[in-house]
Parts: sequence; structure tokens; C-alpha cells
Amino acid sequence: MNNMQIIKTQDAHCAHDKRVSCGNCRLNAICLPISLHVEDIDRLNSIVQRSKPLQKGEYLYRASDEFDSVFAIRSGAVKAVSISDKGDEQVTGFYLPGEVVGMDGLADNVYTNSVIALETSSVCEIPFNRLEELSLQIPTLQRHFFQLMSREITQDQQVITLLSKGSAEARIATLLLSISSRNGRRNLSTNDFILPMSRTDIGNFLGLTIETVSRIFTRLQKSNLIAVDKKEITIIDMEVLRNIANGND
Amino acid sequence: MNNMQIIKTQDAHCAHDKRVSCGNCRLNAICLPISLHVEDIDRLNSIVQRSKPLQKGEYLYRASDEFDSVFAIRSGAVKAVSISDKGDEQVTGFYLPGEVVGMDGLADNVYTNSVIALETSSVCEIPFNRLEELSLQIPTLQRHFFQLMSREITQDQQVITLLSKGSAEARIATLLLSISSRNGRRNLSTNDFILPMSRTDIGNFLGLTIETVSRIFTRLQKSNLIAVDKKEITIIDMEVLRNIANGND
DNA sequence: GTAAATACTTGATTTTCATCAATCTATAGG
DNA sequence: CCTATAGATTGATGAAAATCAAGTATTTAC
Repeated sequence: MNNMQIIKTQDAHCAHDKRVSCGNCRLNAICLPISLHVEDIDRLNSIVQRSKPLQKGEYLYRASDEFDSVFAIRSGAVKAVSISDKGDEQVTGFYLPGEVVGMDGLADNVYTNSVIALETSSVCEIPFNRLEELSLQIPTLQRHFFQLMSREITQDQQVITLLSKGSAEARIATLLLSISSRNGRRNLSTNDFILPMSRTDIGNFLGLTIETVSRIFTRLQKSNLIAVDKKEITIIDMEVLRNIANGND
Repeated sequence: MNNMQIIKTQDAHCAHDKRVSCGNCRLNAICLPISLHVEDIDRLNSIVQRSKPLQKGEYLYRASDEFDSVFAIRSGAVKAVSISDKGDEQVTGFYLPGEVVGMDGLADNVYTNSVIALETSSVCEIPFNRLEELSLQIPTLQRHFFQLMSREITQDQQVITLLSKGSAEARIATLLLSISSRNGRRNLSTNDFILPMSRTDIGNFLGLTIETVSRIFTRLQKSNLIAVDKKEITIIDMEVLRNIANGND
């Protein structure tokens, strides 16, 4: 814990703040509006804090913490989980580099999810008050955040559709394709990637037991649609996988 | 069709525009930020168009229509449905008076859902361009719309949790409690209400077949937790219903 | 390096809900 | 009014995934 503090301080206030800026971040095509002027990017950059490298299992924030920032994932991966009244966890989403998490907290000024690092991850913290002020001055930025939130809504609704209609196989296939295409956005391989989350997290997110997740992975592997080696996934037949995801068996 | 056009015109441009304003709308506690100044409410009111009374089954807009407005439901009820690649419908939500629909369209400037009236419904159309401009001038309004979208996100995530974890009984119970509490916000009875949607819509939304929906209704009725008379629901034992919704059987 | 704990896999059985089928009710149209 | 059609209920059967159980593999901790 103390260790972490030290790392944080070094990593963030010394190294990161100087190295990285929104202007030169290779993720800015994903997390920034393309039409932002250079000087506006600088203004945004000036409110962004890069002070939070997280170790695996560490919390970025916890449900019921006071909301004050949204966070862009810069490297690594995180999961958002909410706790039901009964006390059990529900994974509500996975967030990869370039994606923004924390927008659930705005509604009641309190986060409804906890966000936990799935691996060592660094994030950009964007204080929402400052972002709000800046959005009043930069219409494009206001529009961008409306769009970011809208995208979160449409994605959540796609998950609703998946859970409402899809078989276990379709759910797994859809998740794999989702991660694949999100890797594509970052110019990483769409056919070969490491799953950042455990089978348990996958099952929790998709409403399946861990046993079912495991069985589906082996089934998809036996059908020669994917190759599974621990957390490494190779998509062998993208087309058939898409059909399965869409429920066309 | 022609008929409808006529009704629209009469109803809206003559009657509605004069009778109703955001200032005197009894739903404004739900759909407006409380802290808005009187003159700001007037400015908002001036961009709101009340020209769309819908008959049951009519579309407010269709998926892939160009996005240009969000809509506040003033009376009645609507459902949002998306069409999967396979071509089948998925109900992604129900919207009651005071609630705002259409925010999914912002992400790509195209609606991802179609919205259909479940009964005769009137709506307030809020052109988004105008709303954006106004939001730049009225910080509270900007904040309000961020919050509205955030609430949509948290609600969708609750649905994800429900579908991921809940039994058929828990799903139905949760839907009933949701409608009950939303009626409460409008000072309507929380124990006695008319379901605006069909069993088919309920099943579609909750990922259940219509037969299962029907069976659960009879089961809950036999257990004396609710009384069902067609679409009229009376909640008899709210406490036990809550337990069922939370999975504590 | 070994022990302990955690993550994952595989198999046997049970449960829940979907599917198939029949019937009933209500609403609309001629 | 009576029929046609859509919506809803109820029952019998089947399938998919959960549960229960045992075991293997991989980290983590000492």
C-alpha cells in the first residue's frame, strides 16, 4: 500500500505529467472529438490529471463515493461492478484504453459502480466540474461529452438485448467480437488478443456460471472457431463467430 | 394517415401550444432541473415543440432516422425497441410521463431505437441543436442534461443486472415495482395501476416468453402478492414483492 | 521449492424456462 | 350480431444452462 503511494507519486507527478499530453496521446482519436482545435486540446489537457496508476485488483473508485471525475483509461483494463441489495456483485462493463468510465456518477453525484483494475492500468482523471466549465466555452467539447454518454447508453442497450435474447454461445461470441473490434480501434490485432478478465468476470457480466463459460470456450475451440490458450484468444473463423453472435446457428 | 395529420395540426398548433408550458407543467419537477430560474424556464419553453400527439402503435421516430430531437413524454406511455441484425425486435425500455427518450441518437446522429406509443400519448419535442445552444448559456441546463443521460445509463445498468442475475419471477417483480415507483413520482397510486404494455412487450423486454410472463402473473396472484385483472395490477404485499425482486425467496 | 489458495475444466444431475399445442377471451370489422 | 384476429392463459414436453461434485492447473505466499 505504501509502496503503491510511492509509485504513484513518482510515476504521475514526475514522469507522466511531462511525457503524456492529450495532444500527443495516441488514443486521442478514440477519447477526444476529432474537431477540437489545438488550443482547445491544450485547455482540456490542462485540467486532466494523470495521477492514478492502478495495480491489478485496486479500486479506481467505489460505489457510493462522491462523484467528482470521469476517467479515461490510458493503458490496461478495468471492470465496473455494482453491488445488488442482496450483496452480490454484478459486472456492468469492461473498459479498455481510450474508453471513458464514471459517467454513471453524475445522476446523483455519487458513483453507482465500483471500478476495479483487471491488470496494471493507468488512467486520466478528468474533474467533472472543470470539464463542465470548459464545455460551456467549447461547444465541440460539450457535444463530445453528450456523445460519449449517448454511446454508453447505446452500448448498454446492446448488452440488454444480448442478455435478453442471446444463448450462452451467442453471449460469449459477442463479447469476444466486442473486444476484438475495440482492439481494432487501437490498431491492435483483431484476431489475436489477451482477455484481461477472468472467466468468473465474464460469467458474471454475461449472466452465466463459470462452468458454462468454460464449456462454451472448449466448444468453440472444438468447432475450430477460436483457439484458447488460457487468456489468449485467437479468432479463427470470424464470420461463423459473427453468425453465432447474431443467433444464426 | 391524412386523418392523423389533421389531428396533429389542430391539437398542437392551436390547443396545446397555448395551454401548456414548461412553467406550469405538473411534470416539470421530474423533467426539469429544480434550480432553473423562471426566465430560463421560459427560454427552454420557447424551444420546446408540443406538436406530436401519437395514437397507439404510432411511431415517434424510427431507428436510423436522423437524430435531431429528444422527447419528453407528457402523457401516455411509449416503448423503445431496437431491431437486431437477425431482424427481431428487442424492447429496450418503457417511458412514462416526465421521462425523456431519444438520447441514444446523439452518439452517431441517428436513432438506434424506434419509439412506439403504447397508448395515446403526447410528447414535448426538444430540438437538440437548440438545447445545446441554450445549454451553453444556462450551466444548470447543461448539468441537467448530463444528469438525465447519466440516469439513463444507471437505469440501463440496473436492467443489465436484472437480466444477468434475476429469475423470471424476480424480473417481473422488479418491473412491477419500477412502474409502481415511477407512478409514485407523479403522485399516482403505487399500489394500483394499469400496465400500459402488453404481455408480449413485457416478455420481450425481460427476456421471457409470453407464456412464462403469464404463468408468473398467475403464480404471484395465487400467492396473494398481487391481484391481476387484465392490465390492472394491484400490489397487495409490496414487501414480499421486493424480496422476490431482490432474489431473496 | 513447497504448500495453499485461486482459477479453470470436465462430468453427472436437476431445475428453470422455452417450445409446442390447445383453449379461452376480448376487441375490431363486416 | 357474428366472425375473425390478436392477446392471454394453461398444460405437457423438451432443451439449455444451473447446480453439485470432483479434479487439474496456475498463481501466490511462505
